Amino acid sequence: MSRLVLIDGSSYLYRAFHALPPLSNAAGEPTGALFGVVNMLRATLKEKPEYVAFVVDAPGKTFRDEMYAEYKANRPPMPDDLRAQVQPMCDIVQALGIDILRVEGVEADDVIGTLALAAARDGLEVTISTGDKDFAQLVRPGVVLVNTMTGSRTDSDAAVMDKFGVRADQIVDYLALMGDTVDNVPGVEKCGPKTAAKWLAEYNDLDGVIAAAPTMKGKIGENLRAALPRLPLNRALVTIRTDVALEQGPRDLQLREQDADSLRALYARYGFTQALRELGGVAAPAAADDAKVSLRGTAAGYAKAGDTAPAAGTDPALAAKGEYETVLTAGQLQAWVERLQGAEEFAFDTETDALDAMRANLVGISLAVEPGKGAYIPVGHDYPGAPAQLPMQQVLDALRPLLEDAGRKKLGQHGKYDIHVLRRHGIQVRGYADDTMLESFVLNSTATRHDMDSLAQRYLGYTTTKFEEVAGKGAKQIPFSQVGIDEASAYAAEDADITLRLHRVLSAQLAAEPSLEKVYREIEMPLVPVLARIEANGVAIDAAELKRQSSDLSARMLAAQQKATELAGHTFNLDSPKQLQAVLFDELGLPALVKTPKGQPSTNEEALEAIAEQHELPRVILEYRGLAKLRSTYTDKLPEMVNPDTGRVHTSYHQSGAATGRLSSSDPNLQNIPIRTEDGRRIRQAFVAPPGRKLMACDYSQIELRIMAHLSEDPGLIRAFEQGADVHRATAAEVFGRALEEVTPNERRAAKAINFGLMYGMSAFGLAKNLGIDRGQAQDYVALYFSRYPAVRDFMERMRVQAREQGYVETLFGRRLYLNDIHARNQGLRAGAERAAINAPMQGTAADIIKRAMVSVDGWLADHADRARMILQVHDELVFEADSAFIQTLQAEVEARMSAAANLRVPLVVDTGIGENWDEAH
DNA sequence: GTGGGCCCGTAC
DNA sequence: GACGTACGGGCCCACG
Repeated sequence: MSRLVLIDGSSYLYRAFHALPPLSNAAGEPTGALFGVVNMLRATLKEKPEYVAFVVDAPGKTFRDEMYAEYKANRPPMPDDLRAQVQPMCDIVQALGIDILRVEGVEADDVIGTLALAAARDGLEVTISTGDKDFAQLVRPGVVLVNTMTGSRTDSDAAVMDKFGVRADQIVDYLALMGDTVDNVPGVEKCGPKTAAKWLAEYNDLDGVIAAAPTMKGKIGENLRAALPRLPLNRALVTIRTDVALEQGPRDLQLREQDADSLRALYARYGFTQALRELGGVAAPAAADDAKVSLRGTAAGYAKAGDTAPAAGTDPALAAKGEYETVLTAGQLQAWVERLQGAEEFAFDTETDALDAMRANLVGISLAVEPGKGAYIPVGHDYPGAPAQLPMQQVLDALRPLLEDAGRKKLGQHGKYDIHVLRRHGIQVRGYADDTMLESFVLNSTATRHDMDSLAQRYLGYTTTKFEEVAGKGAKQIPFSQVGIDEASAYAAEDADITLRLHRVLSAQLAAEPSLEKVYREIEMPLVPVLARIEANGVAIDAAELKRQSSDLSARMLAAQQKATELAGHTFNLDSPKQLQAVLFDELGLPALVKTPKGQPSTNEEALEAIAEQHELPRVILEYRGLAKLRSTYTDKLPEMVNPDTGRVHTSYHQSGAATGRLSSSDPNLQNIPIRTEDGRRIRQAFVAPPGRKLMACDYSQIELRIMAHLSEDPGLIRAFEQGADVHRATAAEVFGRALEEVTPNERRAAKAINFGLMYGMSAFGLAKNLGIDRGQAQDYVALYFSRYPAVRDFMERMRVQAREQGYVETLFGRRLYLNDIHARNQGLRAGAERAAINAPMQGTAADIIKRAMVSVDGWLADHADRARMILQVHDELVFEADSAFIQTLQAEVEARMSAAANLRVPLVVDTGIGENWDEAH
């Protein structure tokens, strides 16, 4: 379907002017607002709409001024620095091939409204691009709202409801009630978004609210009655007209070819280097992006924008169905080997009979060297009537020289899995050069999914064949080895083909962002084989000991359960928060002091602690909970996870697991093994070194706090680290004005809570809760802290501002975290995004550093593989298993490499422990 | 039966 | 509403 984008030029210009710093070009001409608008336009055009209009206000009075003399009366004249940017803006819009509309007697809003509805009637998809919430009144099927500067999108009644708490058809009444100070339209005094939404929910529309006014209670009722006479006028003023007589219809607004020469001159004049670079030296600039990814090599073939691309901004050829070959004969295999030999880089993928890479058996291999073509080589399909396949060994032997050659570049999607499978079938993959999952992750870690199906949809507009479609799901699922070869081939060859196509698109996007490409190339890709080795190494556990612990825990749980039954007067399920809530708060009448996010009375630890003085039961529940958690999550589970082939536990590390760049771990998660309580530490004791070996745990001391010192450059905090071992004590001494040795335990505890809390963007409220002090005192602590470490406060504010202006924050190494909610209307979401903006540079930089250290250490370990192995990573800690006689050498080398993984303004200290088990090694 | 939301709790 | 990033277990309800 063709698309029309209506751009609210005036609104963007004003918003960019106020949101961005007062930039200027070399000649001193102001460019800040222009820069924002140009970025917005470039983003809009990347979506390749067929029709576009840039609508601005015409000078002079409009019909609204006739209706209401005071309309916009208190609006200051346009600042000179902004006025100076209007003409350049129009020049750039023209050069981009976009029509500019300016209609006298009405506002830009009315022109947009009229065109939007006309276009929707005409069967076009309409996108209104604006920063103005008033347009929400136009949202309906076929008409969506986007704010390209913030990335927000309002595309349905549900989305309007979500943002404003009213339906799209109630927006006019909603605005009429609230009024608009900027336009000098007074609404009902003290009636903001909340009240307006509440009334409309109750009385449906403005007429309903007006009818209910006489009986409305309180001050707000008086205010409403006072405002009654002007509400109909308000409604008229905020209603966007959709019946303006226009010279052009929607279909007259076709996007024209852009004038590259003019654009280049304009971009150069105003210093827009990124935009200029995108134009490049290519004759047809609009296709510059495409040229890099084009299958047809059409560098000069400027495809008209709005071509029938199935997804926004993609090359149609990249979304077409491919042609796939099933390799069943030696001749076919040989032909493919030759094809791979001639390729600069090829994509490969394995099919197996299980998800667990450490157990799965190879069923087939797929390959691709050019987009749209692919092969599947089945080697393990086994079902009645299955065709004869090439012997697995013959296939592996034929491919081995290619897969093991470090000089021959390979590409995959989540290739770590395939590396495991192939290793377990006798092939050591080398030269694994690119991974589309990691490309996607580095480009935008906030996108939660980086699986191939999602990427294909997102970047190619291509709908892949799903695993479930060929193998079924749930109880009806069959192993891939029993899937018919023809079906399997269509599915599997597509995987390799799509991986290749995705790489064309993603690598081009990375190339446009050098700092991200560096993160991808220098941190993430080198880490892949390292993680594969750590996972393959696995860790030895004492399963018998864990089973003993399970029995012990069970006995204690039973005792707690009996006690609980006695105290409650009847049996109930202690594992059920719902039943527990009924017992505590309904039957026993204890106060429900804490609520869950959904408003239910909470039974979490904090809530139970709060009522533990009043009744015995809460303590018993807490005891039970602690035991149950340890048993179900750890002592019962871990023995089940021992791999029968290796006798060890092999976790999976997810490289695209956490948006900040941290790894995550699952199946089992070995990054949350207990450490704080005695019972918990017993579990760590079951992570053991085999006879003759020892475990060594090396962790970065206070790495995130050190990074905060580095990034903020705060002299006081830097000094605290230089002073020595205990930074919390040093902080307490500084904040409370004591000598180091005079710091009391309470002062140290407070300093520690502040240090940690700050890194998470915690408020005085949170600190008060944490320390059990009142809010005023917590506020005093924070103020005192910031007075001693002012650069820390500046750093945090800088991160908030950067997040708001750029939409993302960065780590020391250039990794980016986009904050999608940084401009959310919902205050809670927005505040959360601000906290994440503060935390991400520290957490993410720590992640970058330990990843670099892992690659470095792994490089050294390659020559000592029989004496020492890396076996675990827990965010700031690396765990090794080594021959007892080798431990000292290992310790010196690992500590040196970990410390050298970054060069900060404070020392990067590593603490090491050694023992027979993981607990002892701490 | 299964999938998913919710609540809770473990780690850094 | 109020502290960032994860994973996972049990409950419980909707759904097929």
